[in-house]
Amino acid sequence: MPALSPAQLFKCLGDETRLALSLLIHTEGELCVCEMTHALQQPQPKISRHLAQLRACDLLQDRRQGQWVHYRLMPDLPNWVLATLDEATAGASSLMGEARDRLAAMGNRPARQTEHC
Amino acid sequence: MPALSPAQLFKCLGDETRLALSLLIHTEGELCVCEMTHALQQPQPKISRHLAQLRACDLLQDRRQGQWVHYRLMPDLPNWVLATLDEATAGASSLMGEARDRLAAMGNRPARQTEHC
DNA sequence: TCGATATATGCGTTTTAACATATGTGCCGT
DNA sequence: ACGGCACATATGTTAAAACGCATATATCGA
Repeated sequence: MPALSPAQLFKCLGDETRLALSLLIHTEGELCVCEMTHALQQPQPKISRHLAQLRACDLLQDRRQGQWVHYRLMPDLPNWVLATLDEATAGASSLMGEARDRLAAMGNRPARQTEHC
Repeated sequence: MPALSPAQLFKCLGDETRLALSLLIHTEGELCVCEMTHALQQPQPKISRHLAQLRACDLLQDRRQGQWVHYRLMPDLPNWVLATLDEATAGASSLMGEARDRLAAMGNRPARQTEHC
């Protein structure tokens, strides 16, 4: 498993959709596909395809829970990757407002699995 | 002059050559094209073309001094951009060793303009 | 003014990436 | 078992990006 190279990471984040997905997941912790399609107002196949790319370069992890698939950041990402996401969040804060609002206003969001051992 | 958006920055840094150029300039302060072609061992038109892209998105600035053109980071870049370059430097340190070595070992490097008011 | 050096750009080609639409797969409720 | 929902992927098309090579421009020294 080749570790994520800087150029690879930047290529992933160099697309508007993938950047928005990555930042949303970074701040929300975990999101399912329907929440992301709703937040970004983009067709579902488009969202899925970009998520697949982010998964392929080991930035995201997915987890099936019932009918939903939840995405989160891959655990144990190197610090420079997390720090980069933090900086991107700062730089993009004004651009992500609408998406966050739509996410916050979304009804019928699937419940997260409650934490248990 | 539209300010550099996060996705734009990442697209710039998402290419191996442009990332290497940006990081070299970030740590060296200022470099001319011949130093960069030497450090990266790439054809000069390729280097120039990528530098032009970095200039076009307001990441780099150029300055002609005699026959040489020196590139440096655009002054007054937002903090999140500089911080991102720092993180990338950390993440790419092992990949940039050869380039830095070649740069350090390079003879006949053009003199920088000495600072004066 | 001429030749050499440093750098930029034009052009044609090839590769890569994004997209829309359609279809496949898995889980759920009935 | 069936129909619906959530999600993934296949396919064909179109657009963008990277490249090599040739050439243009600018500066310098003789």
